[in-house]
Amino acid sequence: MAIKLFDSELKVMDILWKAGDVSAKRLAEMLLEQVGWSKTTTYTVIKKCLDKGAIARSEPGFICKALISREAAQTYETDELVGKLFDGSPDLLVASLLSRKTLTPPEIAKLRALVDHLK
Amino acid sequence: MAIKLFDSELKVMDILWKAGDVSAKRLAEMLLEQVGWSKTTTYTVIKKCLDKGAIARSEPGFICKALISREAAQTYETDELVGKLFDGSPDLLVASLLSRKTLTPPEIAKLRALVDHLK
DNA sequence: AATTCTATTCGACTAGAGTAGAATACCATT
DNA sequence: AATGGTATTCTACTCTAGTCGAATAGAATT
Repeated sequence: MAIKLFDSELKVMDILWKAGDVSAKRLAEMLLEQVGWSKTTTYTVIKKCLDKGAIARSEPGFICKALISREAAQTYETDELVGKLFDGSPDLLVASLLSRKTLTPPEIAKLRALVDHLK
Repeated sequence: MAIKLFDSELKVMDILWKAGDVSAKRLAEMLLEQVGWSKTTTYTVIKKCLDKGAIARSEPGFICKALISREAAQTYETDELVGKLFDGSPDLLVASLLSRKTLTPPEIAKLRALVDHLK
């Protein structure tokens, strides 16, 4: 847990989170298409993820599996943001988000339900 | 608006946001104490903030005034996070935060009030 | 106006994220 | 087993945030 993922690594992880396990070869294809990376770049970033335990490799086929969940990454980054700009108080971030007028009615309904569930 | 502030710059801005206008000299003292920076480091970071328009300098006394509000910085960074890890949907971030069980009852009450105000 | 002390600027170094070309290892096919 | 092609690794470059020592400018004191 608590592993910092860099922007480049997040690009790889994001595919795994959305598409499930994917081979390195296929990741290279997808990232070439999606962000224009050379295939070597993809392999290098995958290696970084392997080294830090964010991805597991399985054979045959160099299949990559995410070991860090999207939720864990979200939590980590959110905590960083809260620490940096919201005095360490998550509720200040929530307040800031809610005070923006950009939420749609269905979203508001959903959020109200969530708040109601807290008690 | 929409200026990215780096971590080091945030340290300077944070003092200005909390203490109001402060001289460069005093900032150097405070940051030496708070984060151990050499005074030259503080002056260098102040310069970066001046160059990017995050701070205004006034004489005499090299008084620094924040030109970027804390709220603007919060919004910017939050949007970045949402774009990176929450599919661009702020409500997913709110949901993620609310679903954590770390909020205190008074915080919950405050949030409920906020949600109720949306309509 | 010379001296000293402090405030400010200049220039430079470092570490690490991001990127990819060249080299190699692996595999299929003849 | 030699060849050709593709998958994977190695090595290395670039760029920039972060940091600060040394040089300079400025103010105060003698």
